[in-house]
Amino acid sequence: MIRIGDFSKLSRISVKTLRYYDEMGLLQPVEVDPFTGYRLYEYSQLSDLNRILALKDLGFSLEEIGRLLDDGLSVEQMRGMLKLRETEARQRVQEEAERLERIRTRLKQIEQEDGMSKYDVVIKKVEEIKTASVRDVVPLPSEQGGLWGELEGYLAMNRVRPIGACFTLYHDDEFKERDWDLEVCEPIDAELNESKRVKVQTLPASTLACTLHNGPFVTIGEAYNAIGKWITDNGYRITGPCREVYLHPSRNGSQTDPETVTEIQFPVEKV
Amino acid sequence: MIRIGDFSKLSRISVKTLRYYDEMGLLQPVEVDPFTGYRLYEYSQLSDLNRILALKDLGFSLEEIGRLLDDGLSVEQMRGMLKLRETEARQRVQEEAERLERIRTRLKQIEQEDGMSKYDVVIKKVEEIKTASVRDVVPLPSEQGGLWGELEGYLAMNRVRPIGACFTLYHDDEFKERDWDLEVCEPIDAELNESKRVKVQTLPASTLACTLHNGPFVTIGEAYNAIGKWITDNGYRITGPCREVYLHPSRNGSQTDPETVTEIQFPVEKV
DNA sequence: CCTTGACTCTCCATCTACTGGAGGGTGTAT
DNA sequence: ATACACCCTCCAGTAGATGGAGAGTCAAGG
Repeated sequence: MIRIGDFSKLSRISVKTLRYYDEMGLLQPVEVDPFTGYRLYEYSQLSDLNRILALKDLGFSLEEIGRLLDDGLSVEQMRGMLKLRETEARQRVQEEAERLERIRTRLKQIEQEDGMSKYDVVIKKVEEIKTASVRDVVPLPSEQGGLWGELEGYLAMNRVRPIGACFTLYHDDEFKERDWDLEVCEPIDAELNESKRVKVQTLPASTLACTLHNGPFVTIGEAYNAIGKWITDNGYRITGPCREVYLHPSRNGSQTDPETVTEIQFPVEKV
Repeated sequence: MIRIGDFSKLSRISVKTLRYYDEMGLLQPVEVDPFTGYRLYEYSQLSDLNRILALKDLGFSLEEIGRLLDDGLSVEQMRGMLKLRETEARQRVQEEAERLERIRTRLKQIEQEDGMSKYDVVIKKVEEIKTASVRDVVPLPSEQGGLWGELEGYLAMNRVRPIGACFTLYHDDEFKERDWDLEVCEPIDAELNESKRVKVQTLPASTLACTLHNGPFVTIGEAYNAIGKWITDNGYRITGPCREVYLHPSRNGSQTDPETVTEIQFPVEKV
């Protein structure tokens, strides 16, 4: 029987932590002096502690460890929990590796361009979105006003209100001088019948590389350049049509309204 | 100017979090209604928030982000901080990868042997230890009693007390039938002169794979088997002599005392 | 004009796995 | 007797939010 200080020295676990484990019911001393409250451990409890540390090392929380120890850890149960831990750990490895890559890219960017970009790109995961949309080919993106008119009209007629910021999908893979295949979308909640021009569809949940453009439309090209560079530099690949989300639409579709805020989103996946 | 709920929808950041960032001084609304307390944001603040998210993504804490934004983030400063983040991220990637490997090994072990080993192996990092020791070749490990006698005698004579559990270093690389090169050690704190037989040295800080053997010495072989298998299975390599630490020594050196607790430590490194 | 329901506010508690400190009692060697 | 190392409990704090209680605000519909 040894006191907590000695137990701490032998196990290299701090006295504070041992007391905490006692409180949690993870590792209780075999005896507590009723007068002084001193905790008294057996040497053999060092093994119990070691088991706790090993489980912690595998990624279990203290609570899980407690349950494992109490339930006498059946092999099948253990296997199931380890499987879970495995997926979790794999995910974290990947996340951290991606973060590392982003840091390195950023560093390279600073060294090369000696400064910081105006545009910050972040990865966001979004859920699926149900939309009403009108798709057509127009000569230039600035001439999509007609499509919006059609869409808004149809929604108003059916008394359906959008539930979020509207956006345009750009379906062309490459840059085009003229004739853009685009689709204007409004996110909706309600049931809505389709018409010849207005389709109702649900965009799948996806991972998006996003950046914000804060200023008139005429300069939005810079944002596209920045996000395009970011995507290739960080080892992502574009997997679908770009979304241009009008977080703060310009007044009457003006191309030069400096107050507009637009988010550019590219569905991506890690190569 | 929009209210927090709309700002939250546009940015996909929860209202709670926005209020928290306000409180932290990271992103304060341009205006707060003096009567209602309502927070009012500008659309352009969506960009500020995006910058915050991007920095968070690189691994900065909210406090650091706050300082970065306040100080106007000089490029040089930014570079330094990113370098730091880079090493940190690299370390975390490695840690998580190692944890993943440990989980996989454990799973494999369960599948193959259909059960769990009695021995849990954990990696510990320890600091350097100053020791007094006697090294010699003895026929069998069980005959190291004489060396302990010499060492204890010398320490007693010099009025030096050990400051932790004593241990034996096994210097042979391979298993031997007879003639073991071993060194009995006591960790000490005080200054001590060496003698012909007693050396004073400092073992370097190192990473150790450890397991505990709880029972008589005669069965300690199982523990060696378990830890040996663990080390190769988890992709480590032994980098120095094994330490056998007597956390609870047997009474009068008995080989069959069932109360003894011994820790086996192998200095290792990741291959 | 009143009600309803959606928003918003502040303040407090909770999570993890500890760590630090205050204030006070114990045990042992000199 | 005294010094000093130990030990105890209780409280607070960490990062980055999240959840809830209780109360005030706002716009639309009847």
